[in-house]
Amino acid sequence: MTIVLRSDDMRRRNRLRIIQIVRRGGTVSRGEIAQAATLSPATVSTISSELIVEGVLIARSAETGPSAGRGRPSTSLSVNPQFCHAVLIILKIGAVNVAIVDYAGTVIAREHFHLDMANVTMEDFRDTLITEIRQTWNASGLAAGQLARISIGIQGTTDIAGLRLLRSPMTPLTDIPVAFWLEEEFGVPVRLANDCDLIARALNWRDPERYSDNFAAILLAHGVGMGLFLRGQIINGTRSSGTEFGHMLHQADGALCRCGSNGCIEADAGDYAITRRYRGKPVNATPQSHVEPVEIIRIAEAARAGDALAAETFASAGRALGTGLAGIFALVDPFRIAFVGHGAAAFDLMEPALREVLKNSNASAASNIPIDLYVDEMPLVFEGCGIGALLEIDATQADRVGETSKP
Amino acid sequence: MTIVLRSDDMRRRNRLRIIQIVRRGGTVSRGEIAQAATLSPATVSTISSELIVEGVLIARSAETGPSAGRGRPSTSLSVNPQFCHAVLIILKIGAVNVAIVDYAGTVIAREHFHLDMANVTMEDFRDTLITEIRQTWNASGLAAGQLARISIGIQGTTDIAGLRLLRSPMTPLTDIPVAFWLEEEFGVPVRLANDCDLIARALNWRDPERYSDNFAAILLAHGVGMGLFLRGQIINGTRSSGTEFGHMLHQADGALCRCGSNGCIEADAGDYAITRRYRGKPVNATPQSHVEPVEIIRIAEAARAGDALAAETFASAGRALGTGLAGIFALVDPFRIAFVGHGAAAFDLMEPALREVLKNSNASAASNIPIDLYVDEMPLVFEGCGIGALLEIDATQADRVGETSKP
DNA sequence: CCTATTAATTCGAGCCTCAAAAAAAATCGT
DNA sequence: ACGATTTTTTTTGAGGCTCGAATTAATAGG
Repeated sequence: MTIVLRSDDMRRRNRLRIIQIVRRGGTVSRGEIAQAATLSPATVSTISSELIVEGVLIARSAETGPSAGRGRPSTSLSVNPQFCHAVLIILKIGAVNVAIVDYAGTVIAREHFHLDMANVTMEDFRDTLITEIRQTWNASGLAAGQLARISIGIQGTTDIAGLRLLRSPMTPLTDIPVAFWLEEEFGVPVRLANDCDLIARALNWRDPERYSDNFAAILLAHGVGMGLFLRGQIINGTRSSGTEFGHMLHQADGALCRCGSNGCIEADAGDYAITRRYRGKPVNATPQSHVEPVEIIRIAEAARAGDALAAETFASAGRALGTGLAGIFALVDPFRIAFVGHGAAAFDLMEPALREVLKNSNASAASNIPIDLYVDEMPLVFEGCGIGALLEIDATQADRVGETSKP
Repeated sequence: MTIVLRSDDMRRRNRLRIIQIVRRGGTVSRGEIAQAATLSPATVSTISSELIVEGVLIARSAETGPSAGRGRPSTSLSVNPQFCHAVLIILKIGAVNVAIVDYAGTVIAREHFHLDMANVTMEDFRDTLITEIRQTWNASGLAAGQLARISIGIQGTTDIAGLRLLRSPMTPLTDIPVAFWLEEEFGVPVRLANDCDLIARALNWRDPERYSDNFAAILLAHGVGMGLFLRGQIINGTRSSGTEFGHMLHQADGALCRCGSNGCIEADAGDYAITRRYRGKPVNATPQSHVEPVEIIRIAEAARAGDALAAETFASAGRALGTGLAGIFALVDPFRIAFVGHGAAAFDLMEPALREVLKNSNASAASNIPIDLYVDEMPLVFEGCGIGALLEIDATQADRVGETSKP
């Protein structure tokens, strides 16, 4: 009865630790959990049976099959897929992707809608979102109580709490209270996150060896964005989210950027910058509002076929990116970079110039940082959005300590 | 007897919390501690009497004097100055400052030695340091067992653990294992830290309201350095310490920097950059190795008296600083800056240009960030070094839970 | 069918925090 | 002067939590 507020801290943290070990491991025995969490078997036994009663975990008894030797076989624990579900929404230019994942992360449903955010009112946007979520949810046949959370990935910056979409290249609307709308409508926590942050989170989850403490994911698309991990934590603004890497100044009085400034990295490395330069337009020409990814690929092919202007265009992009990175590497030591998005398909053309700039910078050791490429960004954005939602649910559930006795 | 390794986590953290509340408060009653720590009076009573037995805290009984009304008067607790002492060392160009502080932070002794680090061997450096520490310690009359820690502030970068001085503008030596030397000699933990980080730490300690989660201290001296706090934590390299703000590139093919690169912020804003430009030398001229601070002050006075070249020199420095800051503010939202060092005495001359650059950057909201000035950096470096050492000792002491029963 | 072996649970001890009660140490009022 | 009042601190007992050790469960091998 007495709700102890502080001293259950230990139990809360151990609950979370166990949930996350199981989530990462997929199916693990109690003994393995004990080892991974450096807890005693006794404690793991107590907590995990609580979590099973709560429905968070399930024991998949003798599924091991052909047994593994003598002795009592271990029973594997897994996250219970049916515990709850999350709705994921990825807003892209012109499109809304809605997905439903179960508590184990499996995609249950997925819908694609068209939406021209460039020409839409606040009210329409709100109503459209709600309608499309409802439609997807209803089609899935899940009960309303099964919805635990809504997570949204967007291009643009949100407030630090992830409740409002402050501004986005997708729309002239600003300060859109998306999370409030949906929380009111669906009665569950709703959070927005920047797509680049989600990509970084996905990489961190997929391959924690490679993408652990310090790394960045750079999205090369129409614009240039960055998701940055330092010391294992996503770094974003102090008042708003999103590291605006694309808008770091790399050249005074440089090319004209979408944002109205001159000399942003994006203004030399974004899609519109590539086409602008390749078509011989002046660097101050108004940026195109949209470029088909194919065009970039085509220009890359031209460059590889010996087109000097195309080659120089990508080299210029590489220098812009390198200059920006050099600036960051002056503040924190060089780290691994993942280039993501269709621009990554042309990275071979940017790489020499990029590394050359790094080599000539103060942090010349940065010139041989490891770089990985992921051309298709959508799977990563989805995955990051999903894992983010699930980890938040885990934390919520870990907090609900001592509720086993009731139901 | 059974040394519990994990489950004492709670007690350990509460011990630390109490020590730090007392350290910050100076003299606080148990009741006030309970409130500040959101612990019950019972717990505070137990822990604080333990800490008194250990000698960490002392009860200063009825020192309140003329009483404060009815009821049992509260007894104030303070950090016990005699609990232990720390040696602080600040290495400046040509000089070694050694100080001894007691556990309450009071400076007990302070010595100043000359040392030309530019022309010294590893062995000489080691022997000199040890001799000077010994000399200062012996003169203080303290017992050997009273030494708990040695903290060292330096210009330059250290490894992430603060054990080695990787490189410093003060000396051609590199990778100097300073901490190992002194730990071996004195048998206590030794840590090195970058002077700018120490300045930032000092500001954070002095005025946590103003300098809390996100701010930077920028040292304007011969070079330009930065101590950066993000989310309440010092940010420095992932493999080495020190944010090399001064070596961020702000202009491709710009002025020649000490480091050999071109276009570093320092190469337009450091002392040597000011004198170089004011004396009409080309921006590629080899940097002076030392500039008397008075010279900078004199050039500033000339600028204020109407000297156009002097004014432009400082404006140029302001632009360099502004460009660097704009880059950082693209990654994390704008925050408060403290300019420290004799360069801050000329900040009025740099400010318009600096704010102008910020205003024209993508993060134009950054143009009115609050800026504070501290012309004399040494008190801040010392304070930061001292509080850093004491907080580390606190943490060590908090770990020694359950040792009350023995002595 | 019994034994060896490994996994998981149960049990009791030892900490830790907390609320409530008790003790301590002042002032106030008559 | 001295008990009543007030405020702070300590003591006491209860309830949680984790852990080691003992116990129970579940399998393979002979």
